[in-house]
Amino acid sequence: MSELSPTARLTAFGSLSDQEMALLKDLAGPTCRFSRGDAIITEGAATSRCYLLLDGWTASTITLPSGARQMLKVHMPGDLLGTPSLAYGYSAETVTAFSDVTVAALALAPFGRMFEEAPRLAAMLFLISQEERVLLMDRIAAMGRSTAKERLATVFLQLRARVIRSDPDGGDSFRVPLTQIDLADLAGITSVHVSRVLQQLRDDGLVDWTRGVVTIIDLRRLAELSGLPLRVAQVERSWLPAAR
Amino acid sequence: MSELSPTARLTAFGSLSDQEMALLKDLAGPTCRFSRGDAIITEGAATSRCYLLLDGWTASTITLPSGARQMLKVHMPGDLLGTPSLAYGYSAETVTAFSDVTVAALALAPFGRMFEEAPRLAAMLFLISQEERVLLMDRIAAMGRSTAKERLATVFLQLRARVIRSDPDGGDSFRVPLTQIDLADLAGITSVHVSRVLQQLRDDGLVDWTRGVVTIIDLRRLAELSGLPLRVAQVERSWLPAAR
DNA sequence: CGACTTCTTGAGGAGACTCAAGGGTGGTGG
DNA sequence: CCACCACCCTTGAGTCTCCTCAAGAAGTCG
Repeated sequence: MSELSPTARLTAFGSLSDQEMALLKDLAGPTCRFSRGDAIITEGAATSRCYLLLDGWTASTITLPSGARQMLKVHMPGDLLGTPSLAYGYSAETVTAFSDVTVAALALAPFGRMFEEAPRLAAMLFLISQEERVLLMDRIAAMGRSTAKERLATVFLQLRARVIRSDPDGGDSFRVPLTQIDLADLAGITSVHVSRVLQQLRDDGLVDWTRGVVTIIDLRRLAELSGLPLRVAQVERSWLPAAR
Repeated sequence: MSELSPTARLTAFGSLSDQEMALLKDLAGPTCRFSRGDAIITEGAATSRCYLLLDGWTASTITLPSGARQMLKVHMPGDLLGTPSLAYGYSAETVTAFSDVTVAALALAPFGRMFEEAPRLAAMLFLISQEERVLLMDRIAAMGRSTAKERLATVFLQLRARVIRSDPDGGDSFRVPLTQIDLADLAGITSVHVSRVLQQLRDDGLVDWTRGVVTIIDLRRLAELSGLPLRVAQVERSWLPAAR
């Protein structure tokens, strides 16, 4: 949830504002580190905590019995990892580090206390979850009803939206530590086809992609291609509980 | 969130237990009714409330500029409608009535109060949202990485899981007020192809579908085909705030 | 500099789509 | 009570998108 007040930089750390991060880190245990490729959460493992991502990128994936991998989301600092699985006894997703990452573990007990002692923060986390749901809903619409080219457009737009959240002044060219294989896993197509479709997007003057650097060339037309609105989280905050 | 205690029938009303429903209905305004086909929430409209579905079935969909429709979820009594859009100023989805339905409107102010005055209920709603996220994540995995037959299997399994929630003794044959067009919109394929694939599922002895009556014939093999685990929400409730 | 991963490009094939026509089924009104 | 209409479902034929398999080029890291 970005703080949309004029005091802009509260968005600096991504989904959670600095205030909220601080509160959460109070609740959280000591931080720990992972290296590129490490699994932070493993599909099927018992859920005893979630994590607050402090530094680095991670991704959550589901692996089907066939071995096929579907990537669900790319996480950036400020995102919570593993919350969906709180509703189940085991984890539904695997969360892997894309780079060296730092996370803070959030045990269940403090998480529960938060609902009693910090209702405003709880409401914020609720809203963040709703935002995540909309993100997933958009992905479903894209995957169910559009071509590979359109899906990739959606992937780039969602990445852009999230990156801008963390770095509002970053412009429309940014590094993402993903390979075309990862893009394929995100879009639900093969990496071979990603390569071909990227060519088309380049030729059409919409996006450029060079070894992990994305450049959004024509945002308007890219959004048009994607078919989904450029969503801007914008909460009617008047109804939130007062800060304590 | 089903109440998994031995006092079984708390699940009777679907996602929310009777207790929780009662609390929520306290917060809610008067009920209102809609007829089959009515739009309860319209994509793009300003979000000023959400709804608690009391009776009947609804579905939420996203419509792309091309006119293609992707169905995101089928709702049954006890489900909350329109919460994802709380994170945005406008609604991301259209919610339509499948039959005559009754809903209770939940304005934002009481919703906010709930976080202060009923932290346990707030935590439950949080968990329900997490459950919905996992549902969406599974759909994405299905849509990104499996064939039409496998996707339809997933659709049937998710419908079954939700129906059983409301009616634990209902068995594996149940009415769903959907057409093959709706199934197609759910699975992200065309209705023509749904017809063909249903034949195969019948021939394989997995599922039968006759004018809105589903019969799960071989649950185990259907789940195997789908490739996704049969998830059972099962919360570690020890960490939830105490009821007030 | 060699081993590995990633990216590109080609050829052939399969799954799902489009277009189209025909048969059921249920509801409505004459 | 029957005729008509609207919608739903089925089936066929042809097409296109995307996949698979494969081989080679390019970039990366020890």
